[in-house]
Amino acid sequence: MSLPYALLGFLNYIPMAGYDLKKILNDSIKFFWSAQTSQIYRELKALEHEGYIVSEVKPGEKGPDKRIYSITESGISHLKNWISEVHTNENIRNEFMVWLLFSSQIDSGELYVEMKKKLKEYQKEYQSLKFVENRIRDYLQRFRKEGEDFYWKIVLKRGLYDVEAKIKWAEDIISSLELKKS
Amino acid sequence: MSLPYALLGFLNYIPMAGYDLKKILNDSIKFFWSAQTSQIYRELKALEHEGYIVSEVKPGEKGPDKRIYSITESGISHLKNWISEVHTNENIRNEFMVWLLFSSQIDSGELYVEMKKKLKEYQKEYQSLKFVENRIRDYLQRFRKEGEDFYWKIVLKRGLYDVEAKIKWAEDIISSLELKKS
DNA sequence: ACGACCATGTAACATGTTACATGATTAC
DNA sequence: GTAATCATGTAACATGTTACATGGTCGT
Repeated sequence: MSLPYALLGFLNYIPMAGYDLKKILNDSIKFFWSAQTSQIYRELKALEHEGYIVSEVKPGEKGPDKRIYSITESGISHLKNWISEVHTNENIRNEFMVWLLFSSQIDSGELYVEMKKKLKEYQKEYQSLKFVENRIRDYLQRFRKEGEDFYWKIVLKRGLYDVEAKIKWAEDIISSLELKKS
Repeated sequence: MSLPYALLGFLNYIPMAGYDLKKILNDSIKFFWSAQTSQIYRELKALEHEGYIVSEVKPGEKGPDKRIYSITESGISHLKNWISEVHTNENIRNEFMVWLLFSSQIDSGELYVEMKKKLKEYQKEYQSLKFVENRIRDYLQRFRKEGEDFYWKIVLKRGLYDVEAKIKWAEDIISSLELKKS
């Protein structure tokens, strides 16, 4: 699993609350790893139980209280230990492809509409990644981790290449469906 | 979840055993949806419990007995019902990207080696997809589903575009690491 | 007034992974 | 003889999703 290590990785930048972690995940690697808030809170509890992080409740300046988590020495070495092993798993669960495979019963007009929607979705994703690029620059400055720029860049590049492939694919399918019609 | 529908989809082609289903998954959409045999057997049991499939044990001609599953009328309508709704989920769990993001502590020589390995892996995947193309032609003929050719083709095309993007990315990173060194 | 955002969580359920058990046949 | 393939499963555990609960603040 990567979630606990992603959380430790971010907490190693700076202490923060579960809510902030959820946001930073969304603002950065949600294309590669996403999690529900409920899962994040559960993981944080587990990590604290293991002694990898500690928490303290801070009264909210505006709004509710926050439970701020900080990484411990033990957490840092646990994280470093995980990083020192190579993790190369790339897992895909593409329900859309399974659906497409068996979708011969739906009519090609409906498929056309769906592919148009998908293309828009992919284009939005592309825009979103471009924004991520800027947000990450901000984060790295704020956390004084400018040296890690390189790693963020290669991950982002992968995101961009992936989305570009999806866009090209959707465009291809759309034009082949248009040929079919005429 | 897609697994039960993928199983129903294949059993809608022709009755077969859990072992065969595992093979056909590997030979076709493993790049988009994979499953352990233990999970397949569990799902089959559940599907039979729901009445979507029925099974019968056939003595193995050579080797062990086989439990052959066939889709029922109820199963067919369950599958068609699922297909009639659009399923557009594309889920990624890319541990490799999480690892890369926080991998600044490992040295760039090691990263270089890993990226070379990855490139080879992606190239193998590309070859494997090319084989899938042929195997699928065989399957469709055997199951007399030549009309579904189009849907298989678009799914395969997506697989190819995705792998091409990965290869391009790996090559990029490798050459930027080479520049760094010199 | 009303929805969006802030903030933390619990409980139940669904899905996926790992380890293990069994035993025959085929290929080298 | 030994590894690979055929074939089916159980049990325990890990991870992910969905639904729900609570209650304050901010903008329009």
